[in-house]
Amino acid sequence: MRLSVDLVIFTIIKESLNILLIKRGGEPFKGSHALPGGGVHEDEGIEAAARRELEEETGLKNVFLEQLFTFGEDPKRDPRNRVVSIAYYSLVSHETKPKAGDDAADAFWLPVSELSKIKLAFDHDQIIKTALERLLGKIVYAPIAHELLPREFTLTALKKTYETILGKTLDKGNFFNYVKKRGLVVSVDKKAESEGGRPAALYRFNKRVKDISDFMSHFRSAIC
Amino acid sequence: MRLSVDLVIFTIIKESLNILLIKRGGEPFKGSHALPGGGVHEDEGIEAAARRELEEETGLKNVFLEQLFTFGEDPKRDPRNRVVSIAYYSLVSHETKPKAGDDAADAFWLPVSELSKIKLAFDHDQIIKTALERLLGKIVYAPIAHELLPREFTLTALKKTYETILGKTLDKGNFFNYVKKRGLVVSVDKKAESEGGRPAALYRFNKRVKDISDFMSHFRSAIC
DNA sequence: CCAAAAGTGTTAGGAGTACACCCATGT
DNA sequence: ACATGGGTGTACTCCTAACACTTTTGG
Repeated sequence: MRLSVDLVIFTIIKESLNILLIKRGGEPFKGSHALPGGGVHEDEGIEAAARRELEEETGLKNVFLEQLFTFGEDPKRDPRNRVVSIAYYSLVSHETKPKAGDDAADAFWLPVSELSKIKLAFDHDQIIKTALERLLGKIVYAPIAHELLPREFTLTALKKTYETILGKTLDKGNFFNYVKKRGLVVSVDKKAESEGGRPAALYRFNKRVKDISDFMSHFRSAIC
Repeated sequence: MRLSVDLVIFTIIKESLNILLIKRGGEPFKGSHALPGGGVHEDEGIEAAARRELEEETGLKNVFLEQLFTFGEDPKRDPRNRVVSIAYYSLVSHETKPKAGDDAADAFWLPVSELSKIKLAFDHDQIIKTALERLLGKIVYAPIAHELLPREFTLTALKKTYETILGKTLDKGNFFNYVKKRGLVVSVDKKAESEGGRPAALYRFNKRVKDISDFMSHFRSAIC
């Protein structure tokens, strides 16, 4: 019985949602596309293993990483022997270039819209599907979209991030009002460079919100 | 490295939320209270292992069971050797008596309000805390409360279930309207026995809702 | 008839939605 | 001056929340 971690690393590139994939350098599935990941070392925590793999692949520390699901239903999902895989998903800002890890021949970003064109190793298509569902479900009530952006961003960039993930357009006025009234962002009194119009104000995420889960009260009003 | 499953089994007894605990029959933590669970067999899926343990403990099949979280951060959480535990939670109707499993000396229901009075083996207090958070978070947008009730129930019983889990009282009229308008229940044209007043109509859960996740659209309106 | 619990109706306030309008900058 | 994207304000609708009121049973 082996225990491994697999990573679904999301980022936004040119207004589209991307996932980090590798080309497998070893058997099985050599040459196939797959999620980055690897075995959990003895005397290593499972999240620690995920963070280690994440850093190997992207060089990033201290980014958003959350346990997704543990896959181990079919004892034969890995042809070699029984492998139970703990999947994590991560949200990163698109600044760092991916590096190929130990057993990966290559690492690259792929838009989720193009996932259907390729075949993935193991049950990694299922893992990605689960990650997308989680991301889509979580973004509507938890303030995590900013994790995909640089530390300072424009409200339009934040709006486009939501639109990309939700797959629908949002109203500008309502979105701006929402995000300000909830205090999710704080202005940094700087302007972005103009892109053909009035330059946008830059904002930073309001860290207070992360700790206090005051969105929960709003969230609960759904039924109660 | 060993892989095990732990179960947090909830039920409602006399308007209070209960968890199934066992008294450990073997070392380590012999005699301590703990969650039911056990090792995953070779050539067995992890959810299959959880369902096997659940049936050993309660005799129940085909009940609500959902993967909760995988705990394996601290390599020394089990003093014997490295154990990674996949926690599941289950919602059952209080009809079956718990049976003691293989390595359990005793099995019994304990109200969550009394959990603070006892000390649990391993990191099972952490697992229960996670399960309570999930249950509380999920009940407000997913139709799962009925899993804790018999197949036919009164609207007041359903309301009390929500109140028990949420820890606050709900408005009768608004709750009844909500649950009917959403089509979460269907009347079965029977009456419950009177308890000092007008007898209540019996309802059954509307299975259609379970499959179609139309509550999702309502859910998303939170931000979009 | 009265108490107790079931069940319905009414109304005020607030959140979500659509959309019109003004602002600042580059060309 | 005008095109382009940034940003604000307003009116309408629908849901939620609070609560009063009616109905059906047992004693």
